Amino acid sequence: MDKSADGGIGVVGALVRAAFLVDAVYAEAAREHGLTPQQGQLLCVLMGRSYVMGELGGLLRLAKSSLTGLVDRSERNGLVRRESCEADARAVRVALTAEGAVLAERFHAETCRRIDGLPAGLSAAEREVLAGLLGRVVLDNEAPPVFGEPG
Amino acid sequence: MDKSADGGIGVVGALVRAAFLVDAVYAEAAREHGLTPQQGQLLCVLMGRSYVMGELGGLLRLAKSSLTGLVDRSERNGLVRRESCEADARAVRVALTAEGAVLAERFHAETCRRIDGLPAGLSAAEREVLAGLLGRVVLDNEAPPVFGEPG
DNA sequence: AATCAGTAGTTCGTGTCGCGAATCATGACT
DNA sequence: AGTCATGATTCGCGACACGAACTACTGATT
Repeated sequence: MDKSADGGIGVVGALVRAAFLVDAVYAEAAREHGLTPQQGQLLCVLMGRSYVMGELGGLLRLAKSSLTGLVDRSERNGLVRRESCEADARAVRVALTAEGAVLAERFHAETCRRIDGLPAGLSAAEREVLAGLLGRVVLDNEAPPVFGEPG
Repeated sequence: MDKSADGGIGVVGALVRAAFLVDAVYAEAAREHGLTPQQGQLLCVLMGRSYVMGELGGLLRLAKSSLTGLVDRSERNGLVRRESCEADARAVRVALTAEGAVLAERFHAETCRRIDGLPAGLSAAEREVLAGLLGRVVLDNEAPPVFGEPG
């Protein structure tokens, strides 16, 4: 947990500060697309497929009422649509509108581009090692797929 | 930027999802200490030393008015104190109160403990590699020391 | 010394965010 | 039918973040 002997940073500090960095990049990219980070995240999740409110709440770790508001605002902005769920009349399915899909695509691509620039100082091999280790941390802790990658 | 051939996750996805994970842990730890994540972050920054509002704004990447509010609320909660700055009568120096220092210490320690648990699936050697690579990313991008490590 | 542009912070108004408690509608089970 | 659980919304609240307008002080210029 402490700084390692070679003067570098410990895992904990590295993780926290990297998260801070990613958040800042994410927020800036969102802002330039007229989105809040939360709305951007919602769009990115919905890029893959549509979800029912309950599922979305789990993925984004939001209380029910918080999600209702987020979807309300996104719907008002024409990015998202509420559909009735075939399997359960109580549930509400949330999907991207055409406009939302376009914006999601643009926001996602640009954000990828910028996040990808963060480890610019690393060699290709180092980036792969980083991706591998961080990927294991993500999987081990079951971080939800809040940001699907292209492909 | 894409998924690597071995079925793992790309650097971008790994970074974003790891950030999401860290945020969640941070927020939960803060909540359990009666703090919002932002207040927790403010306390952590101030653990090292006191800062003038302008410096704090740069560190936390907040607009002036946002920081005023954050410091207001933290001050109201007795965690932080506004002092006059000796060198410049316009500036305001922000420092932890005794109570704030205690809480900061507790919150920081507990948060460290939990963040440290995220890479539990990694060997000691792997953790060091991760810390090294991520540390370089952090330094290359001049991520501010928003979360000093013990020592 | 008087002036005046620039800087440090605050105030104010607006919209977003996140939560818990209460509520409503539908589903599932007896 | 009756009852209980579940999915979502509503409501009220405080926190957050921002920009624009404002106040107070600094420092350079005249």
